[in-house]
Amino acid sequence: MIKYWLIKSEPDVFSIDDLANADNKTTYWDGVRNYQARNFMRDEMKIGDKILYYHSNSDPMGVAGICEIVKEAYPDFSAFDKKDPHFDPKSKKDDPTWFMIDVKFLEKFKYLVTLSEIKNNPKLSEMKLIQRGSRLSVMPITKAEFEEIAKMAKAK
DNA sequence: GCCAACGTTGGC
DNA sequence: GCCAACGTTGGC
Repeated sequence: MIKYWLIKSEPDVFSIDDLANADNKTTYWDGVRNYQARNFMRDEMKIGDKILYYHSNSDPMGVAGICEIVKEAYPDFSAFDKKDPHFDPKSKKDDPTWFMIDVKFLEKFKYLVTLSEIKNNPKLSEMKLIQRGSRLSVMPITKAEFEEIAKMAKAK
């Protein structure tokens, strides 16, 4: 059974359009440097899982579309590169600290589902996204939440 | 640009 | 092992 996730990206850095325009509409999701998010990627994210693509730190903020996992966790090589902003000297090639997955573009929503719309929908009140101080950049969501947001993207 | 919330670091 | 200081995230 597939799982459902939400990942955050700053569209100034990498937007859903960037993903749609990438080779094969696919990219590696590098640079995650949070243990909880790392554990989700390394231990739970499987090929075929669906992901809501959330634009953070932007105007407007919200869920911009859908992608899916096409490659399961493998070492995040950006941690090994001294010149990379995500370099982490503690992560060793023979014992990596950080992992990444590959995601492939599936769909850009016609209407972005904004953060305030999510907050105003009682069906979505349990989402980690809107819980106080939540800074997780990779988080699990339920199938019902996934489908509700997909529905909101069409209903506007 | 501000700042609250949170995770990490490092001195002790 | 505690906890203050610091850096980062990310909404406003």
